[in-house]
Amino acid sequence: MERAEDQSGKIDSLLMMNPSSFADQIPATSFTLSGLFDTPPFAASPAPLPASNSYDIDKSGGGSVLGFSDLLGFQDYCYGASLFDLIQTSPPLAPVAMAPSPASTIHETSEVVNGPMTPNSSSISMSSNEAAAAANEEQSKDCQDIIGENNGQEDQDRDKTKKQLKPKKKNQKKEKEPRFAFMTKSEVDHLDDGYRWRKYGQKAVKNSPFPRSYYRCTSPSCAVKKRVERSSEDSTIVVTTYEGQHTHLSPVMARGSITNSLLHHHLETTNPNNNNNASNSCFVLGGSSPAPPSFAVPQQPLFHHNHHHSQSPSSLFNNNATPVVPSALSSFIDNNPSTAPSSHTPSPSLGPNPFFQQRHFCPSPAADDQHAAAPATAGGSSSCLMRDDGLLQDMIQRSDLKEE
DNA sequence: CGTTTTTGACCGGCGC
DNA sequence: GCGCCGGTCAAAAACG
Ligand SMILES: [Zn+2]
Repeated sequence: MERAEDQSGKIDSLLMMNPSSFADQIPATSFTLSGLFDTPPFAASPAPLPASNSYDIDKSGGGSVLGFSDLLGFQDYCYGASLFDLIQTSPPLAPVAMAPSPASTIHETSEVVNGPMTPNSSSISMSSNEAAAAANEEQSKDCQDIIGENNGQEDQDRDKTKKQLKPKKKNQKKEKEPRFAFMTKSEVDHLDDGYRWRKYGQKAVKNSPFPRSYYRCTSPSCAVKKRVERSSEDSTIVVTTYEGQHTHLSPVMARGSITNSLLHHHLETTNPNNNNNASNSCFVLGGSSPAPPSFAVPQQPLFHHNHHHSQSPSSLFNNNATPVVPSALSSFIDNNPSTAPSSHTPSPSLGPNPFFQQRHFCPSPAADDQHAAAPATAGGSSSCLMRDDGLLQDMIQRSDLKEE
């Protein structure tokens, strides 16, 4: 709820810093985000639905928030092709990654994600697997969890009646649901993804001065959890890890949801539009096409919707800029050095890029580690930008999902 | 008044 | 078996 008031302030300031420039260009550089997707084979769509919140946006920092949702969304969608297309489509906006071929994407996503990309984007690589290890230095967060692939959605319910004890099944440990981590550059720790979250805990992070907050989706039957923490070094970077999938659309979504397929089409279509109005673009990443087992999405309805309120003072940013990088993308990017200027990135100081105001997201497949989020600093591997305006929205209704 | 945040305690897993 | 640690619960407080 509070949304971003505080944040907004901060963000604003960022925005203020360079209003004009980034809007126009948003070079990948500026956005550098690193994403990681380790996703294992089955976990395709951990991410919930994206939704952008109109209201928050207004607040100010909100704009950036939008990106989040998208991010999430795009995971679900995960269609490499689309992504690419999108990106390509909107050259102006996203110079960054362009992926030549979707198919490759997929592969890359799954496997490549970790290794190959590393070169350019340190962050990604780090994050993924090694990241954990490497993490030590930085923050490391922890590596205990694991990732899970497959989907396990359901089980979580365990009864919590009892408190922390989990009476029920001991055999099955907890299933691991797919987790995705995003690194965002913003002073605000809580991004709005269009869903309502209730904070249920906060713990100090071992190596960081900053605490980690635990949030849970407030929807009745939805068990999606979100974990937010700040990089120990860069307070500007926030790592958000999502766990599970939403069983419902975002509250905010009044109307806009997109399905995978649609997404593709829309995206493409949309892009053109974007030019003028600034529509939003979504990136989907990670997933690859359905065919490949690796990323197949179990069937989740993905809804994506963005609301666009065009209003924000710095509408430019808000509307436009939302950089996100899916793992897939990242891989691509890495692959294409030319396109992706990634190298630079993240420096702790932001100084270099005026644009940093936007946020960088680094989606990571939490798979291996939760903390996938490596220190952003490391290097953003790739960056992409997304815009959201609402054009994409489609309405799709799927009631599918059933997980949980 | 309902909802969310805050916060300390507690649990279960892991390493030693 | 003990301690560390991340994660969660729940009671009370804070908000609106
Ligand atoms: Zn939910």
